Amino acid sequence: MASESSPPAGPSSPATPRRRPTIREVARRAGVSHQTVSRHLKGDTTVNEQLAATIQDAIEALDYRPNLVARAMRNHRTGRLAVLLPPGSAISSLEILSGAKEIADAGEYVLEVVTVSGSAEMRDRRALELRDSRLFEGVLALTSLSDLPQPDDGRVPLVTMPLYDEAMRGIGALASAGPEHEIISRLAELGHRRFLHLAGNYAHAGAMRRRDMYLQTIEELGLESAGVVDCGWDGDAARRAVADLPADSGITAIIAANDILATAAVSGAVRRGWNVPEELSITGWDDTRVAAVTTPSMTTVAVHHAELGRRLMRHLLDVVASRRRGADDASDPAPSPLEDDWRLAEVIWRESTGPAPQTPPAR
Amino acid sequence: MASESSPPAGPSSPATPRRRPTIREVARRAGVSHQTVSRHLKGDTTVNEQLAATIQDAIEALDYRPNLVARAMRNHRTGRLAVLLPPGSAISSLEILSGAKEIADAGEYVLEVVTVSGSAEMRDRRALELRDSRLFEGVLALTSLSDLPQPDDGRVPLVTMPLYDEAMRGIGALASAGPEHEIISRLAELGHRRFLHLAGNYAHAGAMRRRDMYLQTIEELGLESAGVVDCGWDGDAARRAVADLPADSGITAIIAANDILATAAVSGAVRRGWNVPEELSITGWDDTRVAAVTTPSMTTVAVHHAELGRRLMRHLLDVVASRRRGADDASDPAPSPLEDDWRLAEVIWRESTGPAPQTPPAR
DNA sequence: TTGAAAGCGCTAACAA
DNA sequence: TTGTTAGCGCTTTCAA
Repeated sequence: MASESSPPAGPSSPATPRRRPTIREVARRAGVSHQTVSRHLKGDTTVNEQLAATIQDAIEALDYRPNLVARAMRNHRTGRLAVLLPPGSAISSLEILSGAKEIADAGEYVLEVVTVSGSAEMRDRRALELRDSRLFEGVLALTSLSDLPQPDDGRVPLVTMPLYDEAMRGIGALASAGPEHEIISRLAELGHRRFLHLAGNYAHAGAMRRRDMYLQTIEELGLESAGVVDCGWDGDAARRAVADLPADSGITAIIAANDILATAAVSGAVRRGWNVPEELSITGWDDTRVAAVTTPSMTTVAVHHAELGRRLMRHLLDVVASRRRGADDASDPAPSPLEDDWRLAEVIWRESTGPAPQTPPAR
Repeated sequence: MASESSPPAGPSSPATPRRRPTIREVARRAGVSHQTVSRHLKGDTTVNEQLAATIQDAIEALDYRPNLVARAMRNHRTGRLAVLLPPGSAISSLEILSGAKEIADAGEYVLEVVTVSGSAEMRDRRALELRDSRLFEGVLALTSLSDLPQPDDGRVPLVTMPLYDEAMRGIGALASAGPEHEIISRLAELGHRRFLHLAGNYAHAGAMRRRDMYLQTIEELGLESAGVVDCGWDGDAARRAVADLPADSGITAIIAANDILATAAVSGAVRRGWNVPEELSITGWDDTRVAAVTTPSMTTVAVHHAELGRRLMRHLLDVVASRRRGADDASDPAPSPLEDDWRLAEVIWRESTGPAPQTPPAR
């Protein structure tokens, strides 16, 4: 350690120095104080132009680049935010991320995506570690955390919007099934009376909520349900469910829990010689990119994940900014990101749905 | 600012201290030296059990959590890696990322995804800034960068594997079109002679390469091409292309540049009353999740993005580890991540392809 | 406009 | 087993 600032005399003494240049080496080479170099780096215009040029030369000659860790240690600004996700990588979370990233980029922030796993207690601890690590200016948690205390002692904001449980299954806003109600109501208006639901994997809150919403809406509107088939996101199961339907089931509409099940259901129907939507209406969920071009094109629900990510990130940036301004507790309460009338999800009507057939079942 | 270390006398003097507790406060409260606290934090077992308990109490009482920036400054370990991407978010990049993340997690590393934009020069600069920022122990660049110098002076490794151009369009390994050759060869074996290609947006290297590979293979095998239709990823264009085909075109196989175009092509064929694959074989690319359940299910190409991410990250971790071991230049050259016979992409044969019809065209 | 001194919070090295 | 000292590389005082 002691011999480090002078040329190393060890056996592996190379031509290039083994240590990275610091602001002091730059200063020495430019014949100024390290402080002046610091000012120059900061873009301080009070630095003499001549000197600035000399310093710049030294920087380039030494291939100097600032140590951001040291800088962060002094000025408490890192330009970084952390996003907490549960392990696994549902495509929806990646879309949320890309929306969040977009906003963070615009705010000159860099995002760090951190996976937090383990028990609720461990996740809480990890979240607090990150919040207080001084590596970040803010933390956005998309995992479910306990209601953690947020002391006003210079700690950085931790914004929580639980979207996923520990197994990366959508909860909260993501699991909302409102559009299901809209779909069934509209189909009822089109004359449909008897429905079937192809359910997803109930481990996902969304699948559960869609099933519940299905049953609730059927009851609310006085319609009939021929049942709920648990497909667990398995397309084959959905295809078989339709293939095995009794000819006189009287079903004229199938509500599938996602586009894969819906597409598979179409496949099952077509193989039986049923026309969609003339004899059977089918709906999906997710608005996958293929859904627009299948035969027939699929009525489905688009979930605006990226926009959700944008909103969450905007909210975090608001909070970070207001904290930085030293806003006292109640002064500037950034609004919840989902409070206005924005719709997270939206029904996309396409060819796979139509009026109920005149003569219902018996094919 | 000056009044921070003593109790603030200002108007907003709260009950909670305005400053975060440090290791020294913990030490004071526990009646030990800050060094002992540091040791305890490190899990050093030489610390007296009684003392350890006292220290732990103090930590909890003060709600202390270590400043990772300060720690990194001393020990030069941050446990973080950076991944560089161009702005935008191709779905493939998200898959690569999730594979990379998986490996990073296993190695106790946290990933930071950094977007680098601007000119080639600016991107190079930003990459070097990050490499030398001391915030990361390694950098994985998926963007195209110049051939940057990698001095042996304690700088952290920067591994480059250009997969995307500045506009987030796949290049390099991602744009490889090898499987196209396999598809066409097999279809030729099945008796197909006359082909049509539905091309994507040529701004994407992948679309370009697939078209080139199509033309090259057709020529190589002495087959006929009825042409290349530029669809630019637009499903409607693909559907129209098939819908508008002359009845006597003689085409028995369509090679589409992705699953959307392929699915749309099926739609166009079905609307004309052509059966797929009995009268027309159609292939896609991407193996989207829906491709397995469309009617008919789609022959396509699965690109193993997540595995690519895993391999790249393994490679980076290898390099990081060997550097840390102080490996001199040539000692332990971590192998290139893509050198072995692993196939990035794979043809998935499904129902949309079959033998050429006995009596070719004239429908 | 520039320089000197102090210190951010932590850990490595040494001393006790 | 514990404490003391030094210093990581930078920026913020404050003085010249």
